[in-house]
Amino acid sequence: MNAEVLPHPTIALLQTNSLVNVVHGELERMILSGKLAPGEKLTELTLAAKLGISRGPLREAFRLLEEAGLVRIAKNRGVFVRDIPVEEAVEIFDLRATMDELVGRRLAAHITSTQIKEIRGLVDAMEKAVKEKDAYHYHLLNLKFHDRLVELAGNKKLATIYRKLIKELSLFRRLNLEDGWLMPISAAEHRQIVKAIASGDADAAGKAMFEHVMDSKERTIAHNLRRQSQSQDEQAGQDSIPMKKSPRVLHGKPAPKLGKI
Amino acid sequence: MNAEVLPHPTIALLQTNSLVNVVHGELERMILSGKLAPGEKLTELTLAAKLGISRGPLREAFRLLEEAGLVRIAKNRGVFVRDIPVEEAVEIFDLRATMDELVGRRLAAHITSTQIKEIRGLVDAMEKAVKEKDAYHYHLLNLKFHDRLVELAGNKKLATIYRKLIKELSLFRRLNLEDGWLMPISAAEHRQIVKAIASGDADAAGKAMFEHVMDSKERTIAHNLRRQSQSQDEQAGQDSIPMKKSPRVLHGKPAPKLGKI
DNA sequence: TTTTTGCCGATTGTAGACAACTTGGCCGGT
DNA sequence: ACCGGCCAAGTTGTCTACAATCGGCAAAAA
Repeated sequence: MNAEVLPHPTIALLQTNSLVNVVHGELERMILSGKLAPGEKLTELTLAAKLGISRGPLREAFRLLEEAGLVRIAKNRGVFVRDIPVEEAVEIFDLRATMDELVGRRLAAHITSTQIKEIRGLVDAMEKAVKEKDAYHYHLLNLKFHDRLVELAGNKKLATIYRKLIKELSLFRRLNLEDGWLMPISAAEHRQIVKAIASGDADAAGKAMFEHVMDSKERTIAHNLRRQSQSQDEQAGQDSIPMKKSPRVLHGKPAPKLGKI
Repeated sequence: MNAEVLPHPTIALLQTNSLVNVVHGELERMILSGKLAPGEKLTELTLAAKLGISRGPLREAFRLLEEAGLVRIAKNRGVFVRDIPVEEAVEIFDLRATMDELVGRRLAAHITSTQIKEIRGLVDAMEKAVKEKDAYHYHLLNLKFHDRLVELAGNKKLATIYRKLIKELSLFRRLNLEDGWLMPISAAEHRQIVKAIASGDADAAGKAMFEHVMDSKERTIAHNLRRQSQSQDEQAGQDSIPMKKSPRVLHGKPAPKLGKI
């Protein structure tokens, strides 16, 4: 009867995904993968030609990315991939810590034994990656671990915002490749988190997740400052739009001091 | 050197506000004020004519509103003001409670005496509104109170997301006019919050704010359910796009569910 | 009555144009 | 050589117009 039992995957995609959505996803992928680096300018005409579309849908996709915090639109000057300043990264970590605390509490109260096993599997895989010193794989598993936890927490709005924060955070100066020797610590914390959740102790689970994120913040910021002090060539305005040439001092600030938390 | 010590307020606005931004703000205002009701369809051509602009900027503004969760864009069908279902409102309240807990903790640690006085002034005004049974004024003060607190917490990202949540929440079936007799309770909780913050006790302040939001959730949901049971005429799919007439089954599949969110 | 077909309105996507703005270089005056 | 303004190229902001597509409705057909 109805000829649409399965309109063919390709067709189904075309039915729900407008060109704007596709372009939005593609640009997001390019930004998060680093193919479009922070600070880079996205020229409409050039990018539209490269993607084989016109300026209209591209501009609409830009607006989505702007609201998501991945690009910055400067009137009459163009669209730029956002470069998250340290201060903002700290804010995101603090906020994430609180959200993860909620995640821990909810999971401790509602998680099923099947789900616990699944999470344990991820932690096992992470410890395996630690042994093999596979930082890249560990990074992916770490993302998967937290993403899955927030998903299991059963609050869609929380998950949506959490993921948005993670995306923004990933723009923070390639924090990915954490120093290898810190992985064991992070892995141990994950093990502790699962244990607390499995025990059903909401306070303990919440605290474990909160502390884990805060520790992660310290590690990431410290790592970032260390590298920043190593190579401090150009320091183009982080939140401002980069200028062609860097005039004199420009910023009196010696370096965005981390201050206390 | 730099000729922009203060380019004159009007000029500064023109420099940063593109038509898209203005339209975005205007639409947001119309939606939040109820001039554009949840579920209402926003026809591009009509709205563009009404605002005196072309479709381009309007469509870009729509994308901003979509990402902000205020409208829903259905491919080939149009743009609709979002109607927040109860489940989502509950999720937002839970998330907000956790965020407000963070606000309370931070404020207890860092607030100044001047700021305490300012907040106390708001609470005083709210109690005055309670005495005068001025629900509308109380509602505005309540928004101002929480907005100011989250602003004083000193985490811009937190404040941004918090405000976004508040906007979405305001789309939840006109929760505004809380039953008058509940105002005293809410006001008392506000007084308690300020007291806890002023005392510098982070735990107490966090807990006070958390509980306040959770209580507010209960009040709002209960009030909503009560009204809903009173007039349950049409219940058109809240999350779906309203159809002119609901034809048989039409789609074997539940419906080409639009992307996420 | 049920199904099919065709039409109409609305939306999506594209193209082109022009104004407005930014930027950087050129040029003359000091 | 330095300073200033002026000018031109490159981009963005906005508008108009048009082709293609989709959804819904109604008339026609079975």
